[in-house]
Amino acid sequence: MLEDRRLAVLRAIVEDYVSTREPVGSKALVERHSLGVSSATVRNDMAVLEEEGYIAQPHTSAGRIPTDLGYRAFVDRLSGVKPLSSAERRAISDFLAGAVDLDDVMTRSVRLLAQLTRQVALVQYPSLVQSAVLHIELIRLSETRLLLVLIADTGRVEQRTVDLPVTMSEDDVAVLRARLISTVIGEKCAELADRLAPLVESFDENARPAVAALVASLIDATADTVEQRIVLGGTANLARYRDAFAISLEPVLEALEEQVVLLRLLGEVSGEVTVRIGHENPVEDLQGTSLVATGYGRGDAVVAGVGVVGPTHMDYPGTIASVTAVAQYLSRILDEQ
Amino acid sequence: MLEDRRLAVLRAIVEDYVSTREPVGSKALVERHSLGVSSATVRNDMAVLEEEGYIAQPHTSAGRIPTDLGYRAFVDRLSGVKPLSSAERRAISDFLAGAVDLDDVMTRSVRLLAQLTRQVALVQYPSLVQSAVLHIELIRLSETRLLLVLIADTGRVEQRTVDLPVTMSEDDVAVLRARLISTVIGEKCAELADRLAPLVESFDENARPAVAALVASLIDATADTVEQRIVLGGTANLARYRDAFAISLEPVLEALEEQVVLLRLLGEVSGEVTVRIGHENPVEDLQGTSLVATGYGRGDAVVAGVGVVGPTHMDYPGTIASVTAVAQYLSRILDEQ
DNA sequence: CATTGGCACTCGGACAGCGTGAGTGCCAAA
DNA sequence: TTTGGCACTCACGCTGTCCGAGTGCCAATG
Repeated sequence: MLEDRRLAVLRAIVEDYVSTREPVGSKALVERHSLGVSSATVRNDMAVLEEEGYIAQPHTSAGRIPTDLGYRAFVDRLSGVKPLSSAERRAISDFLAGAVDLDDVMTRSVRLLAQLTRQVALVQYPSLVQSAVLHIELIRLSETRLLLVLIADTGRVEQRTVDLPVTMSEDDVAVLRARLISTVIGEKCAELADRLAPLVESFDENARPAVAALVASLIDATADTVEQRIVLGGTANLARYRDAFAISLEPVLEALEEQVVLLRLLGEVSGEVTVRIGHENPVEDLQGTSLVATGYGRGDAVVAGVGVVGPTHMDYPGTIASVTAVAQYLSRILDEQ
Repeated sequence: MLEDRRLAVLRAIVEDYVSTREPVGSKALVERHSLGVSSATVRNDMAVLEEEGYIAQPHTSAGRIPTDLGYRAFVDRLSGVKPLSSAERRAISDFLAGAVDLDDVMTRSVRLLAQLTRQVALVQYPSLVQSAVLHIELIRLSETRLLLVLIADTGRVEQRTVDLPVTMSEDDVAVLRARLISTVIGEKCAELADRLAPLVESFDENARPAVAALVASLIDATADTVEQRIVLGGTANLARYRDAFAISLEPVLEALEEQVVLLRLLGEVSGEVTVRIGHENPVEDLQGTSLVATGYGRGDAVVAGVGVVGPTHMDYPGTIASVTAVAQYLSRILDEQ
């Protein structure tokens, strides 16, 4: 009862603060929301909410703003799901339908998401580890150099040039190529190392070093830490919030340029939507921001993440809806491949 | 004589303003540079320089700052070449030596350049139009879908999925693949359209629509407007200059996210260094910034551009040196391929 | 006992007035 | 042509004042 009203007050504060970005006072609150009580009562509730750590005062004679804990409560218990407008849904499907290849899908998605949420968008390429090998190609660049091209069933194409320790003739390469193809096609990239070990052994002493070099390169290209790729878009949107970030946005932009950082952000997504608010964020420079992320994939396997980074006072319901929708469309595209 | 001193004054103003970023007055100028004349003389010179449009006053009773025209004169006539330190040269070669593939080279270059210049760096992938076909691969995804992979001698790998109007068997694909390979390997991408037209004709009525679809896709993938790719890095550096851009940096960031815009910037680079200062910039939103760009390539053929975008009050000699150096190393890497 | 109206209090932000100093333009003398 | 001198301008920083939004507390009320 009483508890309920306090939560209603918290919700109202969050909503007002998100839309106006100014500390909200008790009087303004009763005017803008029909809470059915006077401002004095709201003040009492606010005092309790502040005590409990949900809201804070920037200075004595100012209104309240939600704390990270306040947003957390809002996200967990107060915000309903906000469905996208049908116009938005159509925009998404139209936008993604025109893509010609995986690169294109990724680029378009990230732009789309940035545009929908007016924040910084992140889209991860489907993880190779979760993909199977669709094809593999060897191209002889010179006597001692090969170009290795790996094509995964998720549409990813990886390339490496390999310096060979010994020379290989066209015929040698053709043999190796055939053997390689019959060994790895259809296999999960994660299992390549196991599959390829016996292959190396089966070559005679002369050829073995070259094969080993090639295999090493192949394994390296599909290794967990290296193969991840994340594209970023909508950084211009950060500029609009410039004062929202404690000091300046330089550290934020810097952090977002680090692949390692992005991986930490999207690394542990699941099928559910993850929301990390302010200090909950694992990356120090991003503790003034919030992250909304989820996974996408084929069927029930999550193959990559997609998400948004924005100010803690973002429109959580709307952002969650957009991120979810884009993830769904991405999953659909992957299924069609 | 007199002319000479005025130019020396202009040079001093540019140098001081670039390093302090504050309007420079006559008195400070004679103190910091040994011009051999009094401040009053300098004031007279300044009045002339202002008259001629090389410098301006933000407000009465303030020092002068260079105008775009002033920077132009500085770049054209006053700044010597500033060689990189050997430490910088070594950093560049070390940094680029570790790259495993073209993507890696591009990513590393852009980071490197951003770091050297502390500005926003742009690096363009080698243009397909300027490349020759190294290999081409067809992979059958289903009865009516092919994955087309094009590998260029500059290291670029492009992929497209092609929806076929009719079904094709494994054998059909193998035949087509062989024909395609013998037709296009070693050819310039720019000439693909001409080479492929007769190929389509040579297939019989049944197969022709599928071949045509494939060829269309291939031509589209190598088309001038589509195939260009530019990577961007160091946007965090923009934040440090935030007040340097007339209003805010939002439009600048926005412009830099547009591939089309980046293409206009790097589109017409040559072997020489191009400097576009302020309003000389073809892109409206970037008329508060300067561009320093040049081309890189194999031998004397320019295959792509590389450059830097920063505030008009940048350190031109240093930036030009860094951009040139990175372009040289990129050319070298391309030559080695 | 939760709710309410009333009231005194606080404090940030906007505004105005003032002094300071860097920098200028001009002029007459060297 | 260069220079020293001088009057003038104006952004900037400092101070003091005022205003009002917003608070906390308290006594009254149903």
